[in-house]
Formats: sequence, C-alpha cells, structure tokens
Amino acid sequence: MNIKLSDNDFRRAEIFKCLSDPNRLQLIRLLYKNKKEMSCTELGEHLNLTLSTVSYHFKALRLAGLTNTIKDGRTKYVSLRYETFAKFLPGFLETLLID
Amino acid sequence: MNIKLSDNDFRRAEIFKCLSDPNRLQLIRLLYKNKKEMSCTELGEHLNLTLSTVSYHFKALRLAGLTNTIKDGRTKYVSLRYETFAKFLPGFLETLLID
DNA sequence: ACCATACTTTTATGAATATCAAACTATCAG
DNA sequence: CTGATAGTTTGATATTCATAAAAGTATGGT
Repeated sequence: MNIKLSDNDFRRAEIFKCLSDPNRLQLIRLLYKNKKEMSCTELGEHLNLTLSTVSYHFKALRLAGLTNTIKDGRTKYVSLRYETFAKFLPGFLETLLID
Repeated sequence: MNIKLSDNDFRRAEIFKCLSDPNRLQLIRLLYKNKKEMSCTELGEHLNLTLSTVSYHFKALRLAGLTNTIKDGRTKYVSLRYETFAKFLPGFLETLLID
C-alpha cells in the first residue's frame, strides 16, 4: 500500500518549503508588486536581514525554480519565474495583492 | 523600511509549512482524489507511517484550516476544506491530478 | 595596485520538525 | 466490567532550518 512520490511531488515540497518562510514570501511579493528585477541589497533593505541571510534565501528560491537571476557587473538581479508559478501554483501570485 | 506581516501572511506561512511535507501532500492528494472523508487509519495505511505520526500530521492540517474533521463513534473522518484552498491557493488542487 | 561594493560560502548556534514508542482517552462489543 | 479499536498526547531523538559573523570571490572605480 505504499505510494511512491513523483519527481514533481518533491519539486512541490521544495517550492512550498520556500514559501513557508515569511521573509521569502515577502521577497516574492515585492518582486511581484514591482514587476521588475531587484538586487539582493535592495530587497534586503526591505526586510531586517543581513546580506548573507538574504543570499541564503535567494539561493533557496533559485534552486526551487521560483526565481531567475541575471548578473550585471557585481550586482545580481532577481526576478520571478512565472512558468513555475503557473505550473504548480496557478492563481497564487494574484492572491498576494489582496492583503 | 520594515514591512509588517499581515495575519493572512502568517496564515499562508502555516499553510505552506503544511504542504511542504511530502507525506502531508500525499494525504491531501488522497483526500482530493477520493472526493470523500477518510479515516486516519485508512489514510495511514497508504503511507508507511504509524498512527501517532498520522495523527500529528492531521492536527497540523486541521490547525492550518486545510481540513475538516467529523467524529463518528471512535472514528474520525477527515475531508478537505475547499474554501481555504480557494482563498489561498486557487487552482492548486487540480494540479495534483496531473502527476 | 588598492580599496570599496555586491554577493557567496563556511561555520556556529539556537529553534523548529518529523518520527516513533509508550502512555493515555474515548468508544464500542460482548 | 473486560477487552479491543481509534485516535491523541507526551517524551525522546535525529534532522533540518534560519540567522549572523567571518572569511572568501568577483567586479568596479580611482
């Protein structure tokens, strides 16, 4: 009677683990509201976190496939990866605007 | 520059924490596929978990508002609370059927 | 070459989590 | 009342997690 977990289920678990941290959820909301890339420093200033902690969170988001990162000089810009949200959490991002 | 978290954000964090565990995700899927209430024992047999562990997970799901529980004699039947999914994760349950 | 900026990684630490066994509560059947 | 069934709670344990300080990497400015 054992049910095996699919690759997508592990993917889902990783995604939800990312979203279960209030700080990461705020990062997602900021990125969604701003509709553009933001730097780590810029995002870190909105929460009361050191840069190393912000970097830790961004790594998690990136590995879960929730964000894209592009590098310009020494600055890294982070943006949402909408395909992932569309596939695993359709309609979720919109709910972040309600409150 | 500090952003305060709303009550709903704490609610979201709790919900996502629930869904970030692969076993709980399977419980949700089983409940969704069966379209009816199931008992703890019945659900526990599908995963390789002791009854106390299953009980622990169901408490988490109930506290997060993801499930309803009705008691009939000594058996407790658990079902999904669709309003919660509709409010915080519209469209999510359907994605569980794809794979 | 030197210093500052932007970010990452490592290390350490305290808090939270998942799990099971054992003890407990409640209900049913005889 | 006794024994069995369904589920909860408590206690112990091993693992994972979030955080920050410190050290490290890479790029830009002068």
